[in-house]
Amino acid sequence: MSESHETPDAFEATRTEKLRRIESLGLDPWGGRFDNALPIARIRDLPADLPEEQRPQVRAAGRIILRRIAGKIHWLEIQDWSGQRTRRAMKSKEHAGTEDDAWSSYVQVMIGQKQVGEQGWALAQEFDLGDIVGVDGTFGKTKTGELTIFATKLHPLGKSLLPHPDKVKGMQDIEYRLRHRYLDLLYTPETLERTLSRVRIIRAIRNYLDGLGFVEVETPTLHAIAGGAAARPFITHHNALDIKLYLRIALELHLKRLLVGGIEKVFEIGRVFRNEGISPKHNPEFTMMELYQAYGDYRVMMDITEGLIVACVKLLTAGKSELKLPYGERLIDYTPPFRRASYAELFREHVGVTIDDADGVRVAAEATGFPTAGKHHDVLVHYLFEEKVEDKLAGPVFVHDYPASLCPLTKRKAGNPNIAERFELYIDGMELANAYTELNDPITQEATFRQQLAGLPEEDSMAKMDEDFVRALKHGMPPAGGLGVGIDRLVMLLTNTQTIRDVILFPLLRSQ
RNA sequence: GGAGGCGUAGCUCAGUCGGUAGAGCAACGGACUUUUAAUCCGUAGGUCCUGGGUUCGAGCCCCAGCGCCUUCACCA
Repeated sequence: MSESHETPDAFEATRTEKLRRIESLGLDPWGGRFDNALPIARIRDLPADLPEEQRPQVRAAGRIILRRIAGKIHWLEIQDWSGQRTRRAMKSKEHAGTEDDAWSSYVQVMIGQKQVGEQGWALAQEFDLGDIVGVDGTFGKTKTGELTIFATKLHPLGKSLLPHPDKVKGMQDIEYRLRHRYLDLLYTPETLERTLSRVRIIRAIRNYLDGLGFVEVETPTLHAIAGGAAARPFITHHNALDIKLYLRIALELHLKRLLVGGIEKVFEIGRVFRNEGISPKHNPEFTMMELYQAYGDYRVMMDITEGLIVACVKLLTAGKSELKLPYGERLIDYTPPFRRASYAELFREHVGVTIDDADGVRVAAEATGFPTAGKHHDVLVHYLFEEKVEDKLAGPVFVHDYPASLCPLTKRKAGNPNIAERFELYIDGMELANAYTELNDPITQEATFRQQLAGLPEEDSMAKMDEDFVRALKHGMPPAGGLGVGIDRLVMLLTNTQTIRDVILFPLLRSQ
């Protein structure tokens, strides 16, 4: 790839020469602080039909995305990030009547030889697609009606020494887009839109939780024991202490320590790392939101989850009366209340046998070809649920009351020690949220840590003894509800994105 | 990790039966003071992912490797 060549190729050499020519005009091609530029979207809102003498004076800064040269006039289109994607009508003879995706934050610039002076005109000769320029001028319309800044002065603000993607076709190659995300943001409108939506969604979550009195904290990402979830961790090493460390796989155990410490409503939005496979739904590092509320339980968490998601959906459906957003082929209805159904209920609905029917469950599992020998009943149940139920949960649906053996960090349901007070929220077959009535009994906790589930290898179970955490519980943790939400998947769902790599700006790729 | 697909100019893509490597855009030179994905004339640009093999001859066929995509497994 040309970026990695030590000797600049012909393209770069030509543009470096232009750079020198700009310098020889007494200008800095890289510019500097540039005050008082109006966002282009705002400029486009200014009155444009005034007589020439009354046109407003404006200053803009942006990237050159289109350049047309007609002798002693140059036409530029410059773009900044201030707008939203719109369809614009094409005006050329060849494409008249068709439309094109564009940012409403582009604006045409007219550079006339007589209007910009000798130095400005000389500078304009050195412009290229991809350059960043500042423009002073008056704002109005050309005689063909195009919103235009009629330039009186030009300011070089940054040269592009490498060629940009095709001005029409943009970027199609997925790998190229991921490895050059900065170009993807410029030339694929959806990429910037999704990025900004993600920011707004996360801000909406913060605002919502702040309104409920939760406080946000930051806990360590380097753990001596990677607990709180069932996943393989990344392993690293601290040189000075000469100790093995793990990148965290969950936020849970530290946040619960904070419950012990009297922080009664606490949450964290943070990166967690799982050394597992990569897929359209899995990136090795991803963002989790976990929250804990003292004196709450999983029913409280259900209400918070629903409120939180509805708050996000309202943000994205602003102005519309219905809380519906498309995802793929489906239109998902987020109107509360979401359906609530127990694990056993859904199991019977989709598997066809009741959950306590040991023989029935075994037969059903064997019918799918699953090796059942030596497997605990609950392992078979869990397998069947994942195999036959999860994908069918169009949702939004809260699946609650899980078999207790699957949830070692969860409090048992009062009066039924085999049921854990836990729910997961499913939307379009995706697990979006996971919540518990947390276990605050250190004796049970310690025993559960030690207990191994029949048929599960050690690294796949959550039974990782964390003595420091148990010691914390022994000082007294209030009963609490806890909730975890996969932020990336939530953003996927709400922005109608099919792959996690498009809601993460820089997903992991093999280095080249 | 398994299976399948893809990899050609800076970008987007053609490339027939195995027979001299193509287009549009971008770039370079020229014309043009109202263009709209400007237009017109001209020029240059290639490790056809890499390495082997078959063949008189390979972008194309075979083998191996690398990267990406899809899917399965693991996981959220």
